[in-house]
Amino acid sequence: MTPKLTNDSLEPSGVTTGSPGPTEPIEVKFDAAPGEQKPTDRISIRDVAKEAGVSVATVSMVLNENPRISRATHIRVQRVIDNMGYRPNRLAQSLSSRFTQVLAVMLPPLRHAFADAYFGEILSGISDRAGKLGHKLLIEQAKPQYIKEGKHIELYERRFVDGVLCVGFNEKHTFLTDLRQYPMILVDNRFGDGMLDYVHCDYRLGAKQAMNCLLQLGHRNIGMIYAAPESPTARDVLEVYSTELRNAGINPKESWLADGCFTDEGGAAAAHLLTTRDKDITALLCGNDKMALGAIRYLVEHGHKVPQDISVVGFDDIQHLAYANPSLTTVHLPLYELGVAACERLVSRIRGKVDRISDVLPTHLVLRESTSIVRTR
Amino acid sequence: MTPKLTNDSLEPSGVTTGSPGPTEPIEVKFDAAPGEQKPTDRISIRDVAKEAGVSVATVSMVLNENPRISRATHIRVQRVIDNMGYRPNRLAQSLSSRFTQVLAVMLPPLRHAFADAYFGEILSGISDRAGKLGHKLLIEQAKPQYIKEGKHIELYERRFVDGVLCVGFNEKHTFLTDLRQYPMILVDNRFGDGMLDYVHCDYRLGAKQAMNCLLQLGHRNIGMIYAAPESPTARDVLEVYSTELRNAGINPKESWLADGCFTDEGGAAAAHLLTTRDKDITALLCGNDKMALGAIRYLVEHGHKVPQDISVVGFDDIQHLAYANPSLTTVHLPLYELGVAACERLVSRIRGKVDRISDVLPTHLVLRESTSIVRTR
DNA sequence: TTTAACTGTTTAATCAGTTTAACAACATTT
DNA sequence: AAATGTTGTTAAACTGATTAAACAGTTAAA
Repeated sequence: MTPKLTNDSLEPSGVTTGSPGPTEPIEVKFDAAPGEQKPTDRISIRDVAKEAGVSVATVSMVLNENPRISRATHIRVQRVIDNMGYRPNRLAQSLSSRFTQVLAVMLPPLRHAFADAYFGEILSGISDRAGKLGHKLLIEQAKPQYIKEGKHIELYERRFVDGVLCVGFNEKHTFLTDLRQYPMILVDNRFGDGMLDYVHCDYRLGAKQAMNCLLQLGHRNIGMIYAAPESPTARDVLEVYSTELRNAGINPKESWLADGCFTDEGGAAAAHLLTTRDKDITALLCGNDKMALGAIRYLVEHGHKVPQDISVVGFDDIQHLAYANPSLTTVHLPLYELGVAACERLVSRIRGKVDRISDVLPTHLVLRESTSIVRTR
Repeated sequence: MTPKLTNDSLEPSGVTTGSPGPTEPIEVKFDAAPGEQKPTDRISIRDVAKEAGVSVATVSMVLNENPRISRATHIRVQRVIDNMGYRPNRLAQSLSSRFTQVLAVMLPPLRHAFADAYFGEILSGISDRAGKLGHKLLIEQAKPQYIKEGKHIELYERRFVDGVLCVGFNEKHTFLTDLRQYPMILVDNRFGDGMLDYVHCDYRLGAKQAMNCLLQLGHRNIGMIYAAPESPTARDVLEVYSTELRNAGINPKESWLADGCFTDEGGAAAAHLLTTRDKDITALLCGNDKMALGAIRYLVEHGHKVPQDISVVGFDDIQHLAYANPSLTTVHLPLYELGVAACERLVSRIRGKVDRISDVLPTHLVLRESTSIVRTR
């Protein structure tokens, strides 16, 4: 395979116009090289058709395993395809089939969305399943400018993707409604009372599991470090927290609540606020593991023993935090499975399913070292 | 906008053939609805051309800001485009222009590649720059099966992407050579003596900075927790480590070296090995922050004070670890900038640049709490 | 023996753009 | 006045596939 000159590679250099007369076009002739291949090196469906002695339609149908093609023809054409190493151009395929076989994952414009364990786990599930379903994955970040320019709509309108998985958004993100008419699924949240397709973890169940655990250990003064009350699933946890306290005959106090912003530092600050505001708190329920870790860090550094003085329960079950000291009792969210399910559902929607999608995946509690029986004063 | 019946929606249901005579085709007439719109709802370049009273070629040239279009025509057509809300189908665009405006990021098949701070930082840089350059990003994982099926080659051959950024690979990953003939850039490593385009951090400089620091603090028995010696950049660190020791008149011992596999646990295990094998070690140079953290965790849990007894220096400067206790002295790798640079270079290669790409980005040392002057026995 | 039904394949239209070469309408040299 | 150049636009070919409709050839039923 000697590299052949193309017209492109001629133009920029080598040939200097001028000497005889500029009107005469410079003729460059390629004498038919041994083998007599066409100048185009990329093989198309037409080349295959010619080689196999059938029409392009037949080749296309072989490619798409159309049952109207006879077994004999299928085998014959397939052999030619393999021999020639032909790979269909998927731009052309998508252009006429109207399916791109590409999905987008839309992430919030957080600087470190890509390095986050929560997103990572979901993404991993999405990626694995998308691969199995023969779909590629585009990653997008919903930056303000991006939304303003309507790039999220272009994703569909310009035929970049067949569908979008939105991860890490809540009801504050109103641009989501722009995508209502397209295949889209909201991952790990709901929106506007089920107006958008969604798949999320059962935060109510998770909250119940966590509260049951703490109540059974004898805790009655249980604080909560929440975050993002604009998120329906986050509200689920808050609601169940209050309900479970009331069911246990406890009146939840306003001073038991603090916002931890889903961050490490936020969790620490919230722990500070809660423990100084109310000395009787013996347990903390945290909206995610990061805040729980921050809270533990603060508590330990300020003379509270965990779990002897204060028990802490998280939410997420981020892998790497199992090593923390003390290791964290937490509600395990099936994030990988959530990604898988979301991807699966989205593809079924793309393929024509019409019912609303609203799946809820069960959680379970993972008991580790950050919880213990309530302290006796 | 009342939804209109299309031919598609007629076929499957409703019409039952049979009664009068099956020969007679069943005629269904749509009487021209008020407004008389065409049945196709997606606007194409032809619609725009008709509306603007020009040819499709003109519209295309306006779209691509071809200077041969007069200012007046440009404005007039652009106005029609805006009014109609026309968005060019990028499958068709790519099909004829031969550019997809899509790049792929190839990641190793690690289960948690998506949740990793190292990859996340690089990805963030790549994503930001790709967006600015008008490119979309596909994420792929080089699983064994994936490579075996040649999917990495299909990425180009089937026109999914114009180029690929490979992150997290080394010379063990021979599939990289398959991509030599296409626009590809290896991120944060080299391959086969510069046979592939690359951009990486200056690990030699980083190692020098770390060693200078330790040597200046009086350390002479310096252990090293390395990883992946098949990686050229990892070897750079090892080499400089030895060289710097020798330059300081110290003979590096074999027993000062341990493989930490780039993981937390590996770092802990390596620290165990090194400290038990050689009690005189007063400092550890670690190939990345994760191993450094693991080492510190092990050391602290086993009665060694950090940094009083043993100083530890890492590599990476992962954001979240600044909070660690003690906080980590480490070589800052400009990973975000690396992603930016890699993306930039790759695009310039796609656009025709022919020289080999081999950029090296400078590092710097971040002095924190995990290092101190050598202990006096 | 017609007629109808079924199989397997092809023709031709279509998807929605880009790009080359041609061309008309003027302006500028010789 | 003829030849040449410039400018802006367009017709038509091209990108590389899918698919509906047509068609030829064979078989089964009336």
